[in-house]
Amino acid sequence: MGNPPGNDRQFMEAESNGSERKSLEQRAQMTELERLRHSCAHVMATAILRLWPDAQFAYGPPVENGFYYDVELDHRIAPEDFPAIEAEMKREIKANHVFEKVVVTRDQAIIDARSGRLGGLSERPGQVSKFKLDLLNQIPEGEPISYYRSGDFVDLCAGPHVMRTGNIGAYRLTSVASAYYKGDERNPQLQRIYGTAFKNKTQLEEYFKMLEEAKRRDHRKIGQEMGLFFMDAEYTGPGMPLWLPKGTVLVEELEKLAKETEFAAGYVRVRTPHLAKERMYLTSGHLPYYAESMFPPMELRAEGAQQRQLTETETQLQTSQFDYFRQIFPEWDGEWCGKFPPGMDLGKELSRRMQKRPDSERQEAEGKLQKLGEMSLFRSALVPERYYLKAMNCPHHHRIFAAEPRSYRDLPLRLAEYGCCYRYEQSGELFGLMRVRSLNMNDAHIYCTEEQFADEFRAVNDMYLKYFKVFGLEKYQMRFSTHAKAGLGKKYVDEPELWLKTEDLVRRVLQESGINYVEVTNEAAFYGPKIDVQVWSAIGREFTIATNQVDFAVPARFGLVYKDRDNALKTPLCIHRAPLGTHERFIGFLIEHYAGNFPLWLAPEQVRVLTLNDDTALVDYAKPIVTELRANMVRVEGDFSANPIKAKIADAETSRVHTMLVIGARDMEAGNVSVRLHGKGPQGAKPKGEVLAEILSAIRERRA
RNA sequence: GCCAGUUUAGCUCAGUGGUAGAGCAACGGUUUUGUAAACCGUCGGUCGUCGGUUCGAGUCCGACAACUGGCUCCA
Repeated sequence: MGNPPGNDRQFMEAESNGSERKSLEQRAQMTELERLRHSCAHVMATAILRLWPDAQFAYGPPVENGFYYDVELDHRIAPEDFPAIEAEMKREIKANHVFEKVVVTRDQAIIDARSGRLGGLSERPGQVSKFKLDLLNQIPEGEPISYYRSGDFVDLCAGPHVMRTGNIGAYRLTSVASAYYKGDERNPQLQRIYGTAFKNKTQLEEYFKMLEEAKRRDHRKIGQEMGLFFMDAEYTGPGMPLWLPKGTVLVEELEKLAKETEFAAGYVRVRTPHLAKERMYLTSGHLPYYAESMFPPMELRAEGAQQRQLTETETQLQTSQFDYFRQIFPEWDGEWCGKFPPGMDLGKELSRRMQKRPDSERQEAEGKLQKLGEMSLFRSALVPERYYLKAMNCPHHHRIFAAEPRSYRDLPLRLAEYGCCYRYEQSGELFGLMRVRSLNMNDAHIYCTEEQFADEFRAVNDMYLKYFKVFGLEKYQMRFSTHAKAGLGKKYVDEPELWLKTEDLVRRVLQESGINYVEVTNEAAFYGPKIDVQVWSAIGREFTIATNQVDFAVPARFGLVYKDRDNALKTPLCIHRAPLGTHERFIGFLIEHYAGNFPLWLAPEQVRVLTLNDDTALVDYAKPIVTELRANMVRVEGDFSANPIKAKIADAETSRVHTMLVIGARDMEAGNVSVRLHGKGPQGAKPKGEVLAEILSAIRERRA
């Protein structure tokens, strides 16, 4: 009876999921907390089955902050169902079932899956544990097949688990979302029930407290409160923030920081347009593979040019010229796509072909052309030209490298730019400032020789560490993504030796400089190994803030070369780096990190001078303080109104003004100002000059 | 793009198929005050958009848009 196992395969394999399946060794390394969470997923499945016996389960792994189980079920599980599920879970945990491992044969497992027993409380006649059956087929021959049983619930599972259900100290269901089986949209859509679990209640509560704090620090909320940016989806478009004056302060302070740092490190600044011709991205290799992530091209076509208000004469001239053009270019039939080789200079080709025509005809045509005034009009009316908004700066920088002959003496060449890029992120991906469609990158490309690479790469890392210090980031990690042999020629450029050599260089620098890093295979960029920089905010949430890439492929595609000592032309290596990532994401991160309470050098309003009342003498004493600070480029405002000082202070505090200078008659008479710091309360009265000097030096030194 | 939820004044949010509300902000006054909110008044709305059901729709139904939580994606 029964088909061979392979015939039960009915689901699509997600393409990138080759590495998803954990090996037995990896599973054995599951932490105590991960075991507990994975066990909790089984308990949750048990509870769901008690309520809805038809439920079919797929994957149920532990994840970063908890666990989930994917389930197929007609009933739509909503948060309102959570209490009922949690109540059933409580019963399972109280029963304190043992997680019992049962090793079975493949044949037995197939029989059980067909009877609906796997991922169920009992055999379910007429129901096949279809996802379990599919998972079974993925288990390589020779690898043991095991179940885990806890009470009535039996699941195909390699474990490991905690000893008993009673070991699950504290748990809570958190959310429900949809997910495709194996992440492939051709597969059935499942409900993904998320939960989290901890050893004890205290840890669970701490976790939810952290989430609460993150919610309180949500950059969208604080950005709104502080008037930093504005999302104008209806007019500007979704995912394209408008930076308000106070948010622009943050952007420009970050730019200033980067410009100073990069200048000191020997970078030079360049500026490039936001658009480039299609050819740019054909050469770079981004088209057509990444076209979906780019805004659709702008096409300058014949119709486009004709929409310009041509005079009647111009139109006539152009029409007769078109006829002439058709004679010269018989391959043209009004459509251009693919008729001529890309990049062909049609102007030159036209003159070349015209030279072969009789003199009289040529002279007449030339006369008309001259009357038309501009060859460019002629050409732009005929040649479809596609322009793309740039999604990255590197191609433009490559062209700058190519703009003049380079010698080894010019290297390393470090080109830096605040490039504004546009990426057509899927609508569902957009998220506040963290995921946007228009972004400003703290970008630079370092062109260097192989010998220089290690030093350059080390210097880039040092710059990261320096920034971490400025922002008080204590925890970071660099994720070093390398290639996998199997992907060569497909996912990765087919340069086996270059890959190994570059990865080795990178690895050595990371090790030598004592950088905290982890290595992950098969996640590199198309053209070279990549390093994602992860940082943790003040409340312990992880953010991927920047990416570093080594590129040994694209410079060659652009034909970039330098002349080496031996007079030979060589292709430089290129390091892409953006330590502050995009301003959008970095500022989003900083808002959470500082909870909007920025250090003095970053604060949108650094100082506010508050008078106790609007007495003329007092205002006359306060005004020059404002003027002097302003003259020193301090962002300062004055509040000299007759409102009660309590109200004025409350206003300044809610606006998160960093330093408040409170001035009453007492201060005036002593030549003092009373200092109050946001969130820290009054700091006492000090001589005016002393306070001003202190403010200026704190800003200059970017003190925390 | 897919699944689900949300959308009411500048902001935070009430609103039971039957006359659109509050607090804060803004604006106009009054108040002359020592470290987180003094008082009075005024203004503010196509209830996301479009369509449907109904005598009547902020409320019920549908489509679209945007946002949010996930999925996929993130060179």
